[in-house]
Amino acid sequence: MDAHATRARATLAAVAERAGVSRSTASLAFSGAGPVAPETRDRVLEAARTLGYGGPDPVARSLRRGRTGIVGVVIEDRLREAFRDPMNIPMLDGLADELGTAGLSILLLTDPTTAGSDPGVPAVIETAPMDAVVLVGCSTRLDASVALLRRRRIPIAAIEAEPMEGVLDIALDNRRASALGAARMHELGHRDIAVVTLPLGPEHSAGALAEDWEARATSFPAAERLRGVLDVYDTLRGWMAPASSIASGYTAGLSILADPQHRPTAVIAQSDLLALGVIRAADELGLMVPADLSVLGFDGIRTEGYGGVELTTLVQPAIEKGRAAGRGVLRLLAGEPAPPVLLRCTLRPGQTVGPPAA
Amino acid sequence: MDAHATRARATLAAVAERAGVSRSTASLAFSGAGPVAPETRDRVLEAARTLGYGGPDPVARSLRRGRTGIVGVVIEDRLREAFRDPMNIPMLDGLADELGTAGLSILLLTDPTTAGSDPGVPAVIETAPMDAVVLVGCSTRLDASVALLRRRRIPIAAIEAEPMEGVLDIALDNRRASALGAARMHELGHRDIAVVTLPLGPEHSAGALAEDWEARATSFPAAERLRGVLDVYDTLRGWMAPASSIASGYTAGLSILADPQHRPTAVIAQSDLLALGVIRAADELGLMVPADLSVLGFDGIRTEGYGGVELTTLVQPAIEKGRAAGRGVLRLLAGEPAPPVLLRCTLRPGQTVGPPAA
DNA sequence: TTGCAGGGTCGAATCGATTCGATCGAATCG
DNA sequence: CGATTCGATCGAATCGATTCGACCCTGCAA
Repeated sequence: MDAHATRARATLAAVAERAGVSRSTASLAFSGAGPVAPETRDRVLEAARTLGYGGPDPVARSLRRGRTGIVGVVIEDRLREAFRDPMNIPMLDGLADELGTAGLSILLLTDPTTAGSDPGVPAVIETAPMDAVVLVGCSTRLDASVALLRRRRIPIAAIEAEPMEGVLDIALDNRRASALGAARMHELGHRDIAVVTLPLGPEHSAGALAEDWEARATSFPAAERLRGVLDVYDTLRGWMAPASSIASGYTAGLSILADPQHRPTAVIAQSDLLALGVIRAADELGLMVPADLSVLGFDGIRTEGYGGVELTTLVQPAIEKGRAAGRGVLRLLAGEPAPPVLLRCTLRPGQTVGPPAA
Repeated sequence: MDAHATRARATLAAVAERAGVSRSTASLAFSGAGPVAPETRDRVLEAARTLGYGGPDPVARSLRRGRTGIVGVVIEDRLREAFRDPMNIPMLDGLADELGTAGLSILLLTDPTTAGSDPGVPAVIETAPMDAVVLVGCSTRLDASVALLRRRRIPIAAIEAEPMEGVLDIALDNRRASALGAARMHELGHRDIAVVTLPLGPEHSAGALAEDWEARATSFPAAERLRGVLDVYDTLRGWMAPASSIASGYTAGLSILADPQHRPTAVIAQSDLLALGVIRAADELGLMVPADLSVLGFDGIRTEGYGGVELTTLVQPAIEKGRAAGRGVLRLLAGEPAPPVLLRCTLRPGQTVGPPAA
């Protein structure tokens, strides 16, 4: 039924000629913008069918209109890593939801500075056709790309990134929330705590936190969360996990809790997955949570799938992060001013935090 | 430092004029395709900097070159649903990996037929600029869009879809694998089994499998897996889950195992998440797995994060699905023939399947 | 009968690059 | 020294649409 498959792809001009109308009229027949006699429209559509014409070429249309209908989403690291973080999914979903209603789709881009990239070859983030860009969990390494995007007049929104000139900031109160959680711990009487952090730098290695962590940190949320705890506790033991996962938390937990003589009474983890890992380690070492050890998480994932522990944790509005970014981008595209957004986390009491053993 | 931010966005023509060279030379200076005197190049680059030119416009370049560097990935349902399925992540990762090395990025598209879409307004899948398309877990509802893409001469690959003319098929041996698993159950002596299926149709409702399921099924993998079991067991109890999740499996498990007088000795689940849910239900009803009930999964997820049960399951090569699709698309784009791919699942013995109680 | 509104159509300019073929001077070769 | 090649540059065509302003006709009001 696929009609005469001609050699070359048909163009609107060919369709117009075949229908005996001008290109402009043929265009109007397809786009519906402007008056066209029903009979003429039918003739054009008929010609299109005969020629196997698949509708106006999206690229040509984009060039003329100045809009591609594409919003780039730049995600740090590899896709696999990114999707392992349970917070990214609802965020993306909120974003897609908000953009989708405006007819925009999402182009997945990975941070070019992570891959082994030629400095000579321009990164895809700099050459992809996009109307706007959303940076998520991106570090300052992207500065060069951001500058380029700005020169190309492409609106940029950044989720949980260090505020940048000319970039719409969708922030989370990571520091305040962490301080809140830490204060709660302190209030309960904990004096010796440990923090398990997300990867702070680009190297993603595991180990005790170095003295100069702040100077080398590139992950803004991780640094902010750590600062929040330090706002309450001057001294603490820090352990950096190589990723946000149960396995990494487990390893971290084993290290931190190994020495019975020198055990913290509480662990503040920078993600729920890490917290679950720490709990598993505690479990294995025969420690009861929260009687022997309190564990505080961060994120507010639904833990039902993970063994059913009810984590005490700082819940972040993940979907709303995406939604806010989507709405912001839409406003910027419409030429309207878009105010920065600050989202707040809340402490959700669970069954993993209590007073320290006497 | 951003130089004279001129009113209008600068074009290559403006840069060329400013540098005192022709547009063609300016173009060569940027693309590097062709000989340009170093001094000339510098002059062009300098002019670009002065004018705040951000490099060649991707859309214009795409129009001329006939390539966008974008591959659309059509995912059924909403993103949230899609990413909940643990098999989609590694698949996407494999795909991104393979496409990334060729400089292509992924445009996320959702099945337009699911959303409440105007039939008048063309779906984004039909108007997005793309070089190729990968359909994943898509049903025959997409037929119209597929026809359009074909008319636009856009190569299409489909993962686990019903084979279609002109669409590169990346298949999984769902039926054979399921039959294999079922045969193993039969071999062990199970005579009364139940199957928990993935959503078979678009409605995503839960409940006992209807007689006419085959006629109404739109999900090809789910149907194939069910057929595989039916190749071994003529009669069985079927229960359709509304989604691939632990919660759905749990609900299904409770329904299937509720009546002690009429309990199957084994449950074949169409995904590991469903299997884990069934196991949880069995647990709650005081049934030992595999002593009182055998449970077979499908997918081969790493279950460590989910409570540590070692599932007996049919392992599918998820990353390879994505890779194969990626490679296939690349070949099609290069104009080479791309052979269809058939990937095989393997039965991985765990601790959830055994002989029925005597 | 004239004037005017407006539906329908068309021609031409435009979006912003890439690329083919031609040109021209300088260097190389026999 | 003439022929050839090669490097550097340019002009013009091209990619495939959208859209603005102009034009023509018809119908209706004054």
